[in-house]
Amino acid sequence: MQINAIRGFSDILSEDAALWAEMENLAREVFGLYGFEEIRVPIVERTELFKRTIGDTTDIVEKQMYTFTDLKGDSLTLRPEGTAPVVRAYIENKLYTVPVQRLFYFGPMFRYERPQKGRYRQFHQIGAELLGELAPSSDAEVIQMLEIYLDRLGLKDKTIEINTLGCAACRPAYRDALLLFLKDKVEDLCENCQRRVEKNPLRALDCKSAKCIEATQNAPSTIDHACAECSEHFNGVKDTLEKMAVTFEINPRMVRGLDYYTKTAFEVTATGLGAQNSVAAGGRYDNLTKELSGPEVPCFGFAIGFERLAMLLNKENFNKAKKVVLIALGDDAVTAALKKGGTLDTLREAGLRVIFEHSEASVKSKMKKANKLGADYVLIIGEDELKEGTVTFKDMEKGEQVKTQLSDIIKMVKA
RNA sequence: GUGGGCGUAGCUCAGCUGGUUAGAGCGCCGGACUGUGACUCCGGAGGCCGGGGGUUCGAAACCCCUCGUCCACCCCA
Repeated sequence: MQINAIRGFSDILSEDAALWAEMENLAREVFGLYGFEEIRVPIVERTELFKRTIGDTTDIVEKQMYTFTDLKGDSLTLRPEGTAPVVRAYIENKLYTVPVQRLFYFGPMFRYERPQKGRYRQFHQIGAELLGELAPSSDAEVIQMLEIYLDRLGLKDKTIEINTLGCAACRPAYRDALLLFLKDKVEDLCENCQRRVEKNPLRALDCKSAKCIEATQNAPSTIDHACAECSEHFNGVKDTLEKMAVTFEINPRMVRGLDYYTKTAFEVTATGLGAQNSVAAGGRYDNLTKELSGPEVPCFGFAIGFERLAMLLNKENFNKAKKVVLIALGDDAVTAALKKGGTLDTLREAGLRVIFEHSEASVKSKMKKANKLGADYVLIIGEDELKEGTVTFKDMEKGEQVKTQLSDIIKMVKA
C-alpha cells in the first residue's frame, strides 16, 4: 500500500519551489527596506493563545484548528495564523522595551477545511507586524510596503480595499444600529445570513448573494458610526495613502474574520483565484497585546496567502539562470573536470550553474539526458579537447557548436 | 460539515444502448546514427479500468458501499 500525502497538504516541487524562493527573497529585500526584521516563531502553540486572540466563536477556532493533547496532557494547536504567535513572542521576550518593533514572518499555517482552489489545510503566509506605532500614517506605510512588494513581483490587476471597523468605543453602537436596520429585512436575506444575523450581523454585509447585497444596500456603515478618534484615524490613513499615490478603494462592507482587529482593515484582492479572491489582508489590532496580558501597544499588520500569490504570478519570469551540462569523455577528461581547480570548479566559481553528467553511457545518451534536464548549453571535453586545451560548446536551442577556450565559454553563457 | 464533477498506461484523455485480444496522443526504452540532444523513421515495454460488493451467460461501462481528487457552499490569506 502506497503512502500518500494527507489531504490538503502538498509538496512544493522544483518549479514552484524556485518561484517560492524568489518570492521569499524579494519579501526579505522589500520588507527590509522598510526596517522589518525576521522573526521565527514555533508552529505549535498553546490552544489558549488562539482562542483568546482569534476569538472563541470564530469558525477558525470553533472548527478549523488542528488541536491535540500532548503526552503531558496540555492542549496544543498547530498555528492557524501568524499574528498571535508573533504577539505572544513580542510580549514574552519583552520586545516592547524598544518603542517600535517591525517584524515579519514566513511559514506554514494549518486549518482543517475542505480543500479547494486557493485553499489548503497546510498553507503558507508571509506577514508583517508593526508594533508600537499609533499614527495613521504608519498604517498607510505598511500598506504601501505591501503594494510595492506585489508590484515588484509583477502582480497585475490587484485591488486594495480599506475600511474602518471602529474600536471598543464605537463598535457596539454600530452593531446595535445594524441590528436595528436588519430587523425588518431578515426575510430578504439569504438563508445563511438569516441564520447568523444574531450572532454575527456584520457578515450580512460581506455576503456575496444577490439577495443580501440588495437587502443591505442602505445599511448603516462602520464609517458613519465611527467615533471621533476612529474617524480621524481613518481620514489620516486615506490622506497618507493618497500622498503616497497608493491606489485604493473604500469598501464600507468589508469585515474581518478574526476578532482582534480594530480601526483600519484592508484587503488586497485579485481575480484568478477561483472562489477565493483575497491575496493578502490585514489591519490594526490595538487591543491584542493587552488581551495577552502584555502592555497596551498599538499594532498594525497583514498576511499574504503565499499559495494564492504564487498562483497569480507567471512562473516563466522567475528562475532564469542558464543551465550548463558538462560531458567528459574518458578517464583523463573526467579527472580534468572533477579535480580541484578543474573545469567544474572554474565554471562554478565563475557563477555558472553546471550539472556534471556522471553516467558512463555513450555521448548520444549523455546528450539525451542533457536535453531532458533542460540544458541551455552542453560542454564536451574529450581527448581532442584535452590535447588542444579547448572545450566544445553547444547551444542546445540553436543547435550550433564551437570549440573554444573555457574563458570564452563563461563569457558566452553570461551574455 | 453540505453539494456537484471526476478516478482507465508515467501524463492528458477516448472507450457507443453491457459483448469477448482495453485504445490514442504525449512521455519512456531500444534501433536507424559506436563524439552529439531536440526533428524524422522503425521497433518495444508499460493497465487488479481507484478499492469492495452486487446484477448478468458476460461489467471499464449498470446498482450499492467505500476511498481519493477537483470545484463550489461555508469560511478565510
